[in-house]
Amino acid sequence: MLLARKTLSRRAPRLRDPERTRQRLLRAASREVYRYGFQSAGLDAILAAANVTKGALYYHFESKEALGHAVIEEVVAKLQRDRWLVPLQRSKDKEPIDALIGVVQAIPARPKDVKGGCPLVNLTQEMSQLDEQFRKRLERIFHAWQEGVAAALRRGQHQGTVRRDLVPEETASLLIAMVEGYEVLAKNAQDVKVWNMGIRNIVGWLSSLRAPGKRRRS
Amino acid sequence: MLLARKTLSRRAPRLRDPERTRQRLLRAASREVYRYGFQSAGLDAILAAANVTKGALYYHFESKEALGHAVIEEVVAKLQRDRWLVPLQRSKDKEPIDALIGVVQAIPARPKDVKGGCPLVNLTQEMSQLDEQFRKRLERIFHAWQEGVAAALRRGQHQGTVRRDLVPEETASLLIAMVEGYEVLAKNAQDVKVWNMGIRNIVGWLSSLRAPGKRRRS
DNA sequence: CCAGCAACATACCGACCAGTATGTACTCTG
DNA sequence: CAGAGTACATACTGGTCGGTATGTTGCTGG
Repeated sequence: MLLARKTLSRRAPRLRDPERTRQRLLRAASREVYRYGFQSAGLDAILAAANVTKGALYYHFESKEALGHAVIEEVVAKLQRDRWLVPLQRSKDKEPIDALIGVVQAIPARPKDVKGGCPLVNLTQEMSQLDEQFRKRLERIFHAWQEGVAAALRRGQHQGTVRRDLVPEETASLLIAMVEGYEVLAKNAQDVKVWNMGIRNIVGWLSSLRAPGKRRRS
Repeated sequence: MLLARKTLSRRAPRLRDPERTRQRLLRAASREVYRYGFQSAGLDAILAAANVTKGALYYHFESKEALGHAVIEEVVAKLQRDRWLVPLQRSKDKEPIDALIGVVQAIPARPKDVKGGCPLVNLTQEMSQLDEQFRKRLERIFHAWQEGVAAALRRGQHQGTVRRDLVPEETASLLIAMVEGYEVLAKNAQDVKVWNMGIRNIVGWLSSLRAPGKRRRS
């Protein structure tokens, strides 16, 4: 019955798989935190969702805070990279403004995403004032985000497709503020329509950043 | 010793003053909720800050939720009215764009305000998804806010000082999103400089809403 | 094949916390 | 000025939650 086990490296249903357990915990924790916030997230609920016991949790993480830190660094940060930095990196063939418009429009707009809001905003609102450890980790993500957008804008300025009168870092922060702001409005309304309206307005504003004159090639 | 008491209606140091007690509770509760969020706000902490006992609390409010609702309707809503609607109403002599710029610049920028963030955003992020009662109350405030700004923009369009190509409601929502978004960024940074930069950018954007042509009188 | 450590599992603890039961003192009305 | 109801005060409860102590089992190197 268990003869097929062997040591086939992958897919062998080992009963002990610490890395897998850790990932299950991170996954369950990020969901619970996303939904209820860090402070109100219950360890017991996380354990139940991950199908893991308390002993396993405290083997992998030394406290609830440590678990929260790992969620930020490994789940939230990755999410932000995948949605913004990677796409921006990959679309260096396109004009930066078009790339940014594409990225903004690609932000998930399913009801559950809109109703849950942006994980980054959720955690910032709850924790930045209360816990410096959380704040620093979140700030790194914001900074990378802003830097990524600013880099794209700078590239556009060099190639002449983006207005030269704007400061890339500040314009980047304004874009981020708009996105986060609309996430808040849409979360409050619990309505996808609000989010879609926000995207339209943001895209319109992004278009206004193009350098004047130079007609774009169709 | 207590002869001066009488029934002088006002300022008589009565030992029982239910309305005053209620206000003390609302005040203490709003501070505690502002700082820790609704769910993490402790009743005991609120009671201690208000110098009131639990019996008094449950005489005036039937539950923690009811207290939260009252905070939103009586404290947060009033704050928003005083900062946005009233100033916009009172400055009908000015051009709407100038009025809006004035209002935005008048938002408190003390360290404690920046570090605490916007009460409306705080509560929305925490509660809109979890409790429909909270959500509806917060939505009313957002709606009044947006309507107030939109009305100002419409007025500007009629008098010819605001661009006619923009939709007042949508532009209003974009302004609100920018303000809230920068509140989030500044709260994360815990830095007044971020907020001031945000205000500059928002003011710059507001200026771009002026109708072209017509030179403004100095 | 077995020793020993890694990777859990279970039971339990004290703190906290919203809410309540009940008692009491102030205040107003008649 | 008395009684009744308002406006509290105090003590207590049941439940939850993060954390821990301790036991147990799977796994791996020698």
